[in-house]
Amino acid sequence: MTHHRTRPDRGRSALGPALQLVHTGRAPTRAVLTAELGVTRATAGAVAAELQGLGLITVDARPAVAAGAQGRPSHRLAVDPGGPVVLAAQVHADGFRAALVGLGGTVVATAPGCGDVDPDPVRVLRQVVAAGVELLERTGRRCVGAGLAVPSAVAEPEGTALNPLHLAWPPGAPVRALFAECLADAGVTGPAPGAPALGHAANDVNLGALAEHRHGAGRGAQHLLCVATGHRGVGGALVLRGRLHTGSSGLALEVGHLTVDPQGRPCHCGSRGCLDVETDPLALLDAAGREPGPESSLLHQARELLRTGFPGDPAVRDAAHLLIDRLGLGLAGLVNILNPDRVILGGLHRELLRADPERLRAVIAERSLWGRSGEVPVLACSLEHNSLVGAAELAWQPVLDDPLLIQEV
Amino acid sequence: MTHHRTRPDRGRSALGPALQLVHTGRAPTRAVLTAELGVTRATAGAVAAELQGLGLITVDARPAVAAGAQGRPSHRLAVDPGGPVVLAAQVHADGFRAALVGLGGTVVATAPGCGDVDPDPVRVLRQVVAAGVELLERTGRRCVGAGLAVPSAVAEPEGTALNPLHLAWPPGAPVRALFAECLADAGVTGPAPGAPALGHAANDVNLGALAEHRHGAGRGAQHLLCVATGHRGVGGALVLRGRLHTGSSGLALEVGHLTVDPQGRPCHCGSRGCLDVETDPLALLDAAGREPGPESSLLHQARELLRTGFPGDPAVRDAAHLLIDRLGLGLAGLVNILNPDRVILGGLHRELLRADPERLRAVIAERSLWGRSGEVPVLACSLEHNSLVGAAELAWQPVLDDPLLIQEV
DNA sequence: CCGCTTTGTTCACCGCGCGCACAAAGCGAG
DNA sequence: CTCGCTTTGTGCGCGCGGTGAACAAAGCGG
Repeated sequence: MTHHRTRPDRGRSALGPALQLVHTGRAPTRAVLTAELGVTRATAGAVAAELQGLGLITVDARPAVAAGAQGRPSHRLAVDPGGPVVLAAQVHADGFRAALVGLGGTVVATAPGCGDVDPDPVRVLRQVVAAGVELLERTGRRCVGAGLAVPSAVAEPEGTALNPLHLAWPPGAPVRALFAECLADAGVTGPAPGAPALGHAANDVNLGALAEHRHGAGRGAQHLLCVATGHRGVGGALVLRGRLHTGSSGLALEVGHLTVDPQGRPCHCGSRGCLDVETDPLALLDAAGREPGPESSLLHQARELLRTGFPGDPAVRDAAHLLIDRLGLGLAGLVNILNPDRVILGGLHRELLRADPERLRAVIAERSLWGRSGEVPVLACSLEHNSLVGAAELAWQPVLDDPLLIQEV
Repeated sequence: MTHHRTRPDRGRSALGPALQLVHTGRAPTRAVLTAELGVTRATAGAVAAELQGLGLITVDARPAVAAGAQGRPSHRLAVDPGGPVVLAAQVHADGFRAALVGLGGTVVATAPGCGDVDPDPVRVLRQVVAAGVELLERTGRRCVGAGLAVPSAVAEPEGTALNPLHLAWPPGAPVRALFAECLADAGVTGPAPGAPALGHAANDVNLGALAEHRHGAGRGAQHLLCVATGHRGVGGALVLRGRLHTGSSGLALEVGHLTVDPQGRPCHCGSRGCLDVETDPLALLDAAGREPGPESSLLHQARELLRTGFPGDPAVRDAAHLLIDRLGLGLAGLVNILNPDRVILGGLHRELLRADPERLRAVIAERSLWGRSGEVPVLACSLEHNSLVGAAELAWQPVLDDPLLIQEV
């Protein structure tokens, strides 16, 4: 063996950043691409041409609008709507979802979800991949990767799901490896033509945060904190400068066990009054004196309760206020530690924010240390299926880092 | 105006990374520099030659030891002990300290500390800078920057000290601007010859963490969490992939108000049982039934109490165990949120770790969620004046990012 | 219609880093 | 001691990505 190079020096170095700018909608024209990349117009032009040649973006010489603009109208850059896609999938307590997602976070095709609960991850993943393959065949799109969102912490770098309890899967299931295996069996290809796709897999809240950061309410944030509930428990995620912060072993932002009520109910973690058990859908139903239904409908039930009973029904109102106060306490703690410049809430937390935004913001402002931190914007998540789009982001990432991957041998 | 370039394309791009490798001791020879940079030997040689020409590193053709090594012995790369220095300073409750620090974190010269407490930051900073200038004149070294460590959160990007209470300074004092002003008045130069130095300033715990990461117990850590006490209160810091994480406005890692004892004593933050008031030196003295002395000696007093009374004195032992349990709870919470791969403790926390490491590690392992997180190494900080060295790191950073700065017009 | 402004493109040039050659410096076997 | 063997250091030609400055193009307004 002669010489091992870590940087294979593949092509233009500005190619990846340029594609990311178009992908996130921050480079609508070659002119702003030039400015954002900090290169000359010549280089930006060459880069755009190369991306166009790869079939990733389109250049439209006829701009629709040019109202009052000075000088020569610029050509419009956009993600190629007919370009390659990735297979994005999400498994959750209610079943799974599969879709094809193009650049720009656009969902190209969706498979009808399946509602079965199956304790065997391999069977589920086979179904997921089969649904994706069916979409690929029907649409005839080229696939350049696959990503999976899982309602569990995923350990890095192994890619094992540590607590997929809502899925009835065994703890420690090697979801990434299993997903990759199913993809290989089904012949799903990755960025490089012909080569099998890697099985990207990560936690669903993390992926939702990533999607919100790139295409949703988190756009432009430097340090984005997301907190969301499913049916049970609370998840968190942090996006730092555009990259997901998963910690050294993928277990960061396990925010469920922050203490938000010293006198609260006991938690399986050994403490009491944890965010997990004090602000999830079950906690709302409990506080409002409602009988909880089956686990896989808790979020629905709590949501409906809020929609119909807030602020009219005093029991619902008091229960919501209680949860908002506790959530605010937990968020204030996180703000003190992470100092994000934006906070996005999902699941029931989003509904709590919608119900009484002033109260939540007031609690956070009061309990976070410095006035300025208290002014951190708290927003509702804005993407329909942000975990799914986030799974697609994961799959797109290698191409976003090096677009030439999709044409290599 | 013609064209604005963001990247001035100054020289070799690998120059900065190479200097950082030598600076942190990760590139003792040209051979490993080649491997670490991922370039060819030719390029690494050219880079080393350029850094040598800048007077930043030395190349020693005669290696001292070559025991049992195969092949041609490699030349040794090292930081130039006679190279430029930065002015590093630290202000604290007991006064201030000033020093000259070269590359590699080596303290070249130290000024005798001054123990005065002065409510006027400008007077203090003038003294600090005067002490530094005296050192520069005495040693005749070239100064390429200045950094200051402050026992207060420093807001970004303003550079104001939000709560310099231990210094009796007014909250919100613009330390960075004041420091820069004093430096300019004294004629202290920055990286570019002739140009005045920027006044780099940051929180002391943050800077201590940075120093530990580059030259101390944190070397090689990907995600390093540091927690330390002064005389009162608790500070935290996080180093992510070699860069300090200060959050979006410099207020990250305000860990003092994590709840570690729901029934604990009230804190000025409005809650009770905060890490701040439950694990600082005053808390130990209180728990052991000792009368606290003056504020500026609390750390000393608590340290001595532990050294002499642990584990012999039952009151001291119980008090220490209590603090260890609470500290462990707080650290477990932080580990759950940040998932670091190493934790370093300073101040009284370091002494608590020394006193009973097993107990502390057991608490963290028990309360952090996943077994693997519980195995995160918890170490004592290892540098004598880590805040001072960290202040120097801050000042060196521009040069580490672009070594050619020190020769530009 | 001609300036003005901004955008896109062409082209010569330049410097960084590669790849390869060869030299240098130790070690060990014969 | 000499001859391989291994690893490290260096000189040289070259490719290529990006610059910079030209020119062309495309609207707008007087």
